[in-house]
Amino acid sequence: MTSKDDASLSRKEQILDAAAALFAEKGYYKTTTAEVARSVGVTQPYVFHFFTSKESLYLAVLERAHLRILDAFTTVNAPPEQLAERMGKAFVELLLSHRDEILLVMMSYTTPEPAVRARTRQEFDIIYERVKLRFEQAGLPDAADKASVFIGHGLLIAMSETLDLPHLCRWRDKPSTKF
Amino acid sequence: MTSKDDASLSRKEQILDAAAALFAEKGYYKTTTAEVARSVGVTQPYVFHFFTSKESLYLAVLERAHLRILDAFTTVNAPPEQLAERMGKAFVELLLSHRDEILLVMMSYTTPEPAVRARTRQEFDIIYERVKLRFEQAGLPDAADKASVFIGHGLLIAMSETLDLPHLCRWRDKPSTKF
DNA sequence: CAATAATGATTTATTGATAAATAAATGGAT
DNA sequence: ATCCATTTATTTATCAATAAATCATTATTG
Repeated sequence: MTSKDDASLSRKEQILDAAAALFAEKGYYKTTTAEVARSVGVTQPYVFHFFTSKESLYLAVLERAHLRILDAFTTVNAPPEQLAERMGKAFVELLLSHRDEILLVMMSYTTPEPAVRARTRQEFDIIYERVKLRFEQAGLPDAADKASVFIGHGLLIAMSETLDLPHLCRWRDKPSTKF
Repeated sequence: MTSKDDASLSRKEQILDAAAALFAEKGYYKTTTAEVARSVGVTQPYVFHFFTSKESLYLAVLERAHLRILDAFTTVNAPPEQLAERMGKAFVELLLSHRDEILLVMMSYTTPEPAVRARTRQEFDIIYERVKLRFEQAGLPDAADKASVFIGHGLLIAMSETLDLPHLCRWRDKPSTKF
């Protein structure tokens, strides 16, 4: 059930999965289309049968991850005083279930490829607005500020995971009071 | 006074400055040593007269920026209830005076080059510990948590600057209540 | 039912570009 | 004539991307 090269997945999905893992680990420039192909067990040119370019492959991975995050935040339902905490928990759960994709999203803002920047910009804007809206609708004061802090915390988690500096933030021990 | 290709600077310093600007704008992989050279007005191989590799050039830039940040946080002096705010202000001032370097540091955690990761890891650890220590010495409760939030906010600022999404955090308007 | 055509999946082979790094040469100032 | 700054010329490697060939499977016809 650990979703490893499942034969039930379409080639395209397998490629997306492998790409997510590699891009998250090594970043856009250091992962080659050949590696993605090898990781799936196909040849490099075959990747281009499904995606017109390396960039479009990356964007496809990003899109999937973005939708997952947005969905998680939208789905959460909780009373106002627990909302932020529950949304934080949803984020952490996503981090545990789809680590690669989440870290990829949180790191994408540093990828200077214009198309990637543009998409990341747009997606973070959407996520921020969604978080803010939820806080507003719950009647929380300073919703915009709370949304900012929320995302800042997400970035911190991503950094501490990426650099393996767990003591920078301890969401692992007490998953309650955070966020 | 805007420190542009000052002839009074040594070639090595000029190269460091140009590299900082380019690395911050285009990231490690997309900036070439040839561009750095051209930006200074020398030839590409000459860069290797000062730095043994592209990587060591990047690390040198990173080191300089790291020291600047650390120094800024160490220098700030304020009563406990204003400490975080003043340190935040110091960070923002640094962002205004040395934008390239600061953004570079805040983005470096996503550069998968092993040596860069290791250094970034080490430097963020040092910065975090310094911030935490200052909060502790000021007698502030939950110093570790406050240090985390502080750095999270720094990351958010870097992202909102990089993606040009100013409304994600408004440190530009009211520089007081933040941090 | 066998032979064959057509279709889709996938591979082999190749190209063209870019960039880091090295080595050797030049030129001017002591 | 030597030393430092700097350049020209070249090497080597890596990748994304394309084109053409092959293999397998299903559908079609005689």
